[in-house]
Amino acid sequence: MPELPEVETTRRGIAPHCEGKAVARLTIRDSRLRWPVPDDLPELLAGQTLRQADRRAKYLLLRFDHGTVLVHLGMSGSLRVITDGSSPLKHDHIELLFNDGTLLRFNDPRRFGCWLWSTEPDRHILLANLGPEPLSGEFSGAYLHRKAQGRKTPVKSFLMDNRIVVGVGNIYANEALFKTGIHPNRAAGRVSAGRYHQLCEAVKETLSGAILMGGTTLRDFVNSDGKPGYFAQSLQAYGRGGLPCFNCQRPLKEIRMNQRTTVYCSHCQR
DNA sequence: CTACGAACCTGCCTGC
DNA sequence: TGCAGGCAGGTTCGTA
Repeated sequence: MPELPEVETTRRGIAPHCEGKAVARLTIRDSRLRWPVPDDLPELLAGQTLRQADRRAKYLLLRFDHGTVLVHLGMSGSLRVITDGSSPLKHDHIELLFNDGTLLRFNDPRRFGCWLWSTEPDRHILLANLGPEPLSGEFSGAYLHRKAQGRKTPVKSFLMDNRIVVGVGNIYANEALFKTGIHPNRAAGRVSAGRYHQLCEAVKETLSGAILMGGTTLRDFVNSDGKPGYFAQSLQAYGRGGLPCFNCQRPLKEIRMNQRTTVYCSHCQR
């Protein structure tokens, strides 16, 4: 579930419930995530106030008085505000209880997510080498074009490289390339400045549009549902292999590139 | 530096 | 029904 819009939606969902509140208790039911959850995290957090819930790439940064918890949702994680007093279920690995009774619950079936502690998150190895945020001014067509000089790697792999730009996952890479008419296998260094400008705009549009639609999810965030409704409707390429291209009606190709499903139109994308 | 494959996990769907 | 196999929205790590 978590592409960047989902993570941002999660951040916006939890922030108003948690910011400014002190931790009553952190409960770790299963510490076996992508990396082990630090054993001393409950002691580290006890009594500390959550000052701000931020996001960098697909990481949530829970900034407390004396340090920051880096939360990643992996491929199957979710973080919910629990208001119905329900009991934890299978894969509910971590609970963060605030002293006013607000409860954050982390669920992650595949355990690809993480909860890590850092006193200097900006210098943390997981964050230090990340490229710019896709919705920032720093991310532009000129930037992409400059970074791509001499690169033979397929433009899709290039776009999904976190050192180039963060937060463009498989779905949005497929969508942005389709919208721009760029073949995913084209060498990154052989895409013109003009087309990188279009690609950059397509990435921004797709991501911010999905965040806006995530707002629908946001409203019932405290309820149990949480499934994003925007997926099936707005996707033009991803998940449509073999189906007619919305531009030319020819069937879309589906291949694997770097072990990721890649969908494109061999007529419209060059 | 770049590029590629393997690895970390569970759940779900397909086909025999 | 059961079971093997493949696949999944992410990211790091090791090796060439």
